[in-house]
Amino acid sequence: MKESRGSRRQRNAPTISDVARHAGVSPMTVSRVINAESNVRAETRRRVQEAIATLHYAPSAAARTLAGGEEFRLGVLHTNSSLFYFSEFLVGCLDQGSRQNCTMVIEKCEEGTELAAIEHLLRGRVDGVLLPPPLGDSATALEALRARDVPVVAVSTGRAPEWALSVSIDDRKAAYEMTRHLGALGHRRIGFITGAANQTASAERLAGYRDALADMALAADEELVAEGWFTYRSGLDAAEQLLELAEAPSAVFAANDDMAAATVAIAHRRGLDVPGDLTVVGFDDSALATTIWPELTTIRQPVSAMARTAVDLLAREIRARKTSDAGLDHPHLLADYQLVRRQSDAAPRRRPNAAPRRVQAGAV
Amino acid sequence: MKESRGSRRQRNAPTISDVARHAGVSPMTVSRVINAESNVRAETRRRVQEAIATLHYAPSAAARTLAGGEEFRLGVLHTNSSLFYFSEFLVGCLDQGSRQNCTMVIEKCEEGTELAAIEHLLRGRVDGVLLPPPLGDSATALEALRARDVPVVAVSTGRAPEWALSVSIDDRKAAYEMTRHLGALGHRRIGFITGAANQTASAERLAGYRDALADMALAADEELVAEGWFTYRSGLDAAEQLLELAEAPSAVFAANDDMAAATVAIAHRRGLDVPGDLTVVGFDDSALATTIWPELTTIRQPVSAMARTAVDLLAREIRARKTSDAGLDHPHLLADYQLVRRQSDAAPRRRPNAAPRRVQAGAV
DNA sequence: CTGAAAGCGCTTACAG
DNA sequence: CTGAAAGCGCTTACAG
Repeated sequence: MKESRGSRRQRNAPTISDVARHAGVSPMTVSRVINAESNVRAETRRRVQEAIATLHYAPSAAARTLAGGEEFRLGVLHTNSSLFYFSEFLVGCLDQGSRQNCTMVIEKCEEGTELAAIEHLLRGRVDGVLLPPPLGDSATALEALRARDVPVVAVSTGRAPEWALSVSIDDRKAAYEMTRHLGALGHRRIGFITGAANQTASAERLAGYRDALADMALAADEELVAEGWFTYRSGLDAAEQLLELAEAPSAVFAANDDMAAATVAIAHRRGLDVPGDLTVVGFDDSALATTIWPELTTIRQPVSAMARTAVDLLAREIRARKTSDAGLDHPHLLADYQLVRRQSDAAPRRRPNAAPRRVQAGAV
Repeated sequence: MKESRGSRRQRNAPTISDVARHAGVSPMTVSRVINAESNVRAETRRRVQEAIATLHYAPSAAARTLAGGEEFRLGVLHTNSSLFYFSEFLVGCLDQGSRQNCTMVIEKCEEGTELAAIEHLLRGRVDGVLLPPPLGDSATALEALRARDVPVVAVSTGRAPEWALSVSIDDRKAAYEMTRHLGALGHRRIGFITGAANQTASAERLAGYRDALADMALAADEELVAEGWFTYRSGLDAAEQLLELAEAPSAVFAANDDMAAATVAIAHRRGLDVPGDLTVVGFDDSALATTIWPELTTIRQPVSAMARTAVDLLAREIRARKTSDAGLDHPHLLADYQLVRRQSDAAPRRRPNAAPRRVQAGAV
């Protein structure tokens, strides 16, 4: 029943050698793949990653520390970000952190207490700091961190400071695509609900919407743009405002899913069918997008993958600084987004003129 | 600036060999002293301890785990649980896991693929398995795990199998309290939307609702109970059904927040104000509860704390089995829940008779 | 781009 | 009661 006699093997976990054997390479190569070192052939890397996946391999933190001795502490500063976003973000951080032997130190701050929170984090000796929204746009936080010369990654900001690291999607391009999608469906009056003014991603998304309108030669009335600040509450008011317009839009593009969900609620309150009478699309693909009905067509932002990348980037930067190498090659990373089509969009009921495009079977 | 040539030594900390040399014994003897083993002569022990003190020696945790080897792998099997629940659950698992040197292996299954998923997990050599809802109630999964003699913790089930470990809240008592709360507000006709029939927590919550109705001597018409299965979609239908009743309820208690949110949506669609015209309360306190408007009064289930406890429990069990100690003392833990009052409940518009109770300032 | 060797600091399993 | 040997799972430093 027990182990064979001599074996010291206590745990059942697969080791780096198991993976190596499985992939037909040396342990050293596996080590390189785990640590995301660049000098491994793509094909080899793929084989190793496959072996890792099928074996459910996870490196032993103990062995890594003992052997390499590299062990970072990364701070995550956050403040009332959407719970949807933040939990996905955290899962990514924790996951990558355990892979790279980074301990994550979570610190929450309120509006105005950023400085104290940063102070606390630094006293706890973190080697770098992650800034999920909206902190990546906070001048206060950014300044303070820069003054202390601490490596920083801003995640999901529209425009990251030059000196910091960042991981984002191309918000402008994504919003552009979504708006074009709406146009292709046959919509001529497309409303937009903006995000919070203090986040650079908001401006990017708005710009993308405007670019598309211009390219499609559609009306860009100012009244078609309603101000929101990313919360469900603000979406309620903004949607109300848009639907009360003399010439109401046939489609509303909200800068995030919370506000899109609010728009659906307002439409329902007014007896409008979505998407029959009104098309509503969001942005982020948060859990909310697939919880409500109809499920939201939206832009998928791969939050946890971005978080993983952010941790990786930060660890590299810290390492680079230690060896006083030059800085990183690509400090500003762009992650892939995706337009995911679900049940909340359709061609407008009465298409003005325009040739009929792909008309979708009405949902609900 | 760099290390001296040959040395791999990164830290400056004294090692067990330094102590041994200093005390004039072998490292093995030092190890014995550190671990308080009995078979060391008093005089030898004294010398070692002195060396430890003067060198400020502290054993390396990493080396000990590596050599001694307590490091578990815990599997998390999940299947379309609410994203809200699952991400909070995962955060708790990961956090506690890193504290206790447990690696979490996540495996997703679909309806019908439980067995294959378990097979895969075991091939991945996990030492124990966590079962978040609805898997803690899956006979298939439970049987398979039991047959393989793998330690299991079921989380958030209404009734865990005797042989397994479990962490839950008292669903029945919580539902009872919520229903009493509604009664205290002055509601006389209280509707209930059930959870999925295949989850034991659903029956518990329903039972709690009925207990309270009985204790308050309120009508327990069968028509007041509508069937849901925890999804927003099902909540939409159930709420519709309840509000179409000839004698509609003045309050609806949904067995989770998703369905409560759906009920709010239906109420709005019918021009009803919440909580002015209809009180709606939920269960779980998921992120959704504070996203929509009005924010939901609900039962807070401390999911991530429960996950932490579950990991801890499982680790103890695995350890106990290894040393073939007796099983754990308290294999079935009850976590504390909390009724959190927000904006979705109020006294009914026209209280039938009943003395007026604490009337709340109407929200929105 | 890939691998063989040595070693991180400790403990288990044996042998005296 | 004490010690010499081997090995935990990984990484660094070299070598090709």
